[in-house]
Amino acid sequence: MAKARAIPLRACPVAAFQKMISGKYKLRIVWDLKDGPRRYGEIRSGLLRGTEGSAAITPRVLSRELKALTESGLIDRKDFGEVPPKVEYRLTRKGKSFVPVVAAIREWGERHLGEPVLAEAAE
Amino acid sequence: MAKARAIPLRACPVAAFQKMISGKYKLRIVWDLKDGPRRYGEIRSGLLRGTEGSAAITPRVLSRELKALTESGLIDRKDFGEVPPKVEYRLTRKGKSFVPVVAAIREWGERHLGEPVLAEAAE
DNA sequence: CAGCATCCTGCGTGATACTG
DNA sequence: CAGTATCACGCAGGATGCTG
Repeated sequence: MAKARAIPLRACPVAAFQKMISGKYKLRIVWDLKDGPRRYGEIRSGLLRGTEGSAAITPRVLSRELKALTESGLIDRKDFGEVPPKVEYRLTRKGKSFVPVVAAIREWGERHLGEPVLAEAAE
Repeated sequence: MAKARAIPLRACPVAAFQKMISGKYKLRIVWDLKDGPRRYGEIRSGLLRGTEGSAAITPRVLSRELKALTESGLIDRKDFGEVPPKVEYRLTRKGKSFVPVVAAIREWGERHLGEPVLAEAAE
């Protein structure tokens, strides 16, 4: 009964976090959605920013990421239900509350990643 | 050169972040080290918190994580150089600057993850 | 347009055994 | 004590083709 491989989330919030944002695109999707709802194709296009050398994300992968994010409760899927298909994804309340965290990550990343590592062996 | 699969970090700080903390233990190691230097075995023991059901992290994996963190510039390895072996790991300046980010992650995680019942009434 | 089905591959992770 | 060496495996993630 959920003890073999289940890690207590309360004891390990970072593990739960890592699991939630596992995958190459989830964080970027959330960040992309912070400006408002986006359609499937728009998200896909947005994921190409800064990755000109690489191929586009495959539908299989994107679909899975979106589904996982939905099941995590970070985003919400809105199917307009008719042809041609139109589906929008938007941040949920939970997802919006997560944006500042991503912002903190981005801010730190911009400040500390991509610049020379100045070794300091203090003391 | 270095453009084939290299994703511009500046264009994608979250990607760089994810790469940096990829792996199940890196975030927890950093968090563990925030209280001060720790020895290899101590880190290993500390990783067992909340994972009683699972086996301990294998030396191979821990070694790899520590090496990666070192090469990322987040932690520093201090080898006392004599027998019996004694090695301490500590956060670098960069690593320390990263702690608040992990704190933000933890805080968010504690608030939004692992609380199936009575969501935000317990604040 | 927004997916799903199938196949395939690399890598992260674990188990086990050995060493300085 | 603090690792390294070897083997094995599951799974994320890419390629390709098809559908409602």
